[in-house]
Amino acid sequence: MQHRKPLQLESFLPYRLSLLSNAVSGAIAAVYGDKFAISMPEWRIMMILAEYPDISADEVCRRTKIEKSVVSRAVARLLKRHLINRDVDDRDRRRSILRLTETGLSVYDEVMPIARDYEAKLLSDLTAGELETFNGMIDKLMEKASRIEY
Amino acid sequence: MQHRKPLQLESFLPYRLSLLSNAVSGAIAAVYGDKFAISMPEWRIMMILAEYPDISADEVCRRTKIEKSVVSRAVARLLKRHLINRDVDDRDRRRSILRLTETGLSVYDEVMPIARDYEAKLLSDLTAGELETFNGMIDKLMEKASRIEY
DNA sequence: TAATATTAGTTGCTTTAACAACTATTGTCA
DNA sequence: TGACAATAGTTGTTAAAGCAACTAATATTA
Repeated sequence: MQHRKPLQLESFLPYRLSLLSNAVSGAIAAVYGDKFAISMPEWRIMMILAEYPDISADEVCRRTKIEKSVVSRAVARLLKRHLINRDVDDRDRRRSILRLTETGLSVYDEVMPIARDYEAKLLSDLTAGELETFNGMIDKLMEKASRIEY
Repeated sequence: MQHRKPLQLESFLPYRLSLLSNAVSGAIAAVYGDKFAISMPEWRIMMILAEYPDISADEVCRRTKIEKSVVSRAVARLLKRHLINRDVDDRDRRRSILRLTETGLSVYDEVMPIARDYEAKLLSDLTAGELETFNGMIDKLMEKASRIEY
């Protein structure tokens, strides 16, 4: 008998989170992807560099959780397109120092408002209190997820 | 001047959702991946077929939001490993009828409790009320995400 | 200081996702 | 009915992710 107690895949949290995350990230990716041919990791790196200029690729990895070879190639591509600059850190010459160029900033300044606007629209049905609750839960779950072991 | 008003990437919802979803899905993927060499789309398909036996590949796509070529190849692999069966739908011979085999069910029955257990642990710090709230918000956001246009 | 370990970043390789083009079957409409 | 459109599923191709192996620089320890 193929009958199982209702799994309710639709109510399975990992699955629901995945659908939501894909829907949301995908909508924004369509913006910078179509307009500027920028990939998701590239965009994430640009966002991080807008917020934390002059950090190393390694710190980009730590902050974005993007795998280092992906960062390396994304950085190479952003360099080639002159969207970021790279210097060598003189105190540790293994380290790079990355930062958006003026061009990179202008792209960022064009895309970011759209992303913010999307986020605002997305959240417009939630009250401030609900949003706070929601964010608190995400934090809790992130924290918990990092602790669970088998 | 590279100074931008704090973006707080860490508080940017799409980004936060992506991190959480990756953490959660990744933890479970490690289980079925390590134990049975099953990929994420394969596992999703198995979950859907456990809940809805005898549906077509097309319906799998609709329910899982997995792209049809990915489903096609995942189905091929699951067939080869005898984890699912495929028949032709006689009322519409383009359609397939997919279902877990006994082997597939046994794999499912071994993995699913672990996945459920993980989910339970993950959610163990939330009260029933909080969980309900959280789920409600995910639904709201999914709904909203599907409506926003540019 | 010399030997070894660690770290930052790059590159090679394999697997997979995404998109388009294709085949086969069914549906629609003149 | 016959022509054309739509649908289910497969396959080819390209680009990207993930992992391991590698190089170069720095840190550690004897």
